[in-house]
Amino acid sequence: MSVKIKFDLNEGLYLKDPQDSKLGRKIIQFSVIMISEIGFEAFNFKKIANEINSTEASLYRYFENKHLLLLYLTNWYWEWVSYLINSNTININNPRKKLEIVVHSLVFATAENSLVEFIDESKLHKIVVFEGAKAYHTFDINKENSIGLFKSYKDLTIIISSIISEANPNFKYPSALASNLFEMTNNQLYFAKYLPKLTNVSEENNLDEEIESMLNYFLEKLLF
Amino acid sequence: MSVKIKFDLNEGLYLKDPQDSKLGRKIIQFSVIMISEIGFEAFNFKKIANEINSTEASLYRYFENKHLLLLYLTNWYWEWVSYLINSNTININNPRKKLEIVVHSLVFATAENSLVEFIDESKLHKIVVFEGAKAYHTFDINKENSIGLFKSYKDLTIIISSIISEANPNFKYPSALASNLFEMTNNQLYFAKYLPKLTNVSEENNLDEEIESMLNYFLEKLLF
DNA sequence: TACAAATGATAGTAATACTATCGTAAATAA
DNA sequence: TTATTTACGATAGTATTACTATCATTTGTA
Repeated sequence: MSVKIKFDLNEGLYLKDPQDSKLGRKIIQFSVIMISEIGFEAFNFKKIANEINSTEASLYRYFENKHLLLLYLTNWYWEWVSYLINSNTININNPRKKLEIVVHSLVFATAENSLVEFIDESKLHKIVVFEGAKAYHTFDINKENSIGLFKSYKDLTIIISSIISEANPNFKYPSALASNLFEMTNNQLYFAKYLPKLTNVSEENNLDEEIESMLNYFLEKLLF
Repeated sequence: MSVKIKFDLNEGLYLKDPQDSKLGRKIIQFSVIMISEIGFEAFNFKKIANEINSTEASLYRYFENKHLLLLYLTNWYWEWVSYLINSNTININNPRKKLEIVVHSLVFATAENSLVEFIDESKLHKIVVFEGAKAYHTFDINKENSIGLFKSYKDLTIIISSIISEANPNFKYPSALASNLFEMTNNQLYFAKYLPKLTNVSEENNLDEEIESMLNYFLEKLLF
């Protein structure tokens, strides 16, 4: 038996829901693989169409452009992390412990069993670390925001910030800390890998675990 | 009398030093204006060439491509902030006060007298807030890093992290905090303006000052 | 079996990100 | 001042990108 979960992503992200068809799922699956391998700039609809024996025109029936495809994937990731946090904190009461789970979810972004068979979450995490900022640093930010294309990020921030407030109701900036925790995690993962002088963790010994304890150290100082 | 300062930016950033010629300085000046107005994606060499009555070919004699022009500007900004911090902390001994100056420099990024007449620092700051991440989230990161194109960011991180260590020698991650302080400042400025649900400061009352006190609050908790 | 919807095949277009060549203007050195 | 280098402008050209349009074919569904 397997439980299938489908995230309800904002309809403005796509022209036709890619989760609902074989081709759609293939687009998602291979765009995750391809973007994580060649990077977002080099990636385009022609390349992926060739890869999956489809055509550019068919892909444009699902996504208006490659920016929205990236934003779709990013939204999927935000939903995915929210799901991880929710399902792993459901029976936990201690807010300190909850925060550790938040950090763990942000750093590792994996589950025992993959949620959907067509998305490789660790490759998706790589994309978010590498290209994520591009998804919301866009000239159309106001228009896109007004139709709800960043809702999943806001929801994730709410989840994290309410745990922060639970841990320390007097902390003055829970939302800012929540979004910064997300951004800092990905930034420090990126820096450790590519610009190590900008951080204090090294790739030598288990990088992810080092970043995890660093984030917990920050939270400890900030909240307790 | 005016003191002219020229930043020594890495030679790999340009083909010909734009600070050394009239045309070069015009390229810098108007690219700052234009990118801050229409965004980096819509910006290209043809548009700016028209704007300054030059030609595409001439611009390509200064910069290999528009990515490197953005990286040049970003490096200039890193140097600029380093300069601000250094010149404003030079007679300060109290590390707590020094940190406040760091925060102030990051948030406001302005000086009484503009450093060079051809760069509008506040527009440049806008660019860094909006497009900065794109400058170092690039597929060629390793090659570019190996020839020193991010040196100014590393230098800035060193400056900030040594002040952090001065303030609290026991703090375990001074470099990570330094780079995060830079990133967080710009992110929170961006969020406050475009995705306000991701932060706790609002545009209503003096945004910059609110962010300044937020960052000081974070540092207070982390270091003291 | 029929019909609609989804996909594939193909073609085309405007814009982008350059590169190449050549002539002229401006700076500089003899 | 003149000669010579260097910088710049003018123009042309190319491969790629990011799409859009049209029509044929396949596939799923009633």
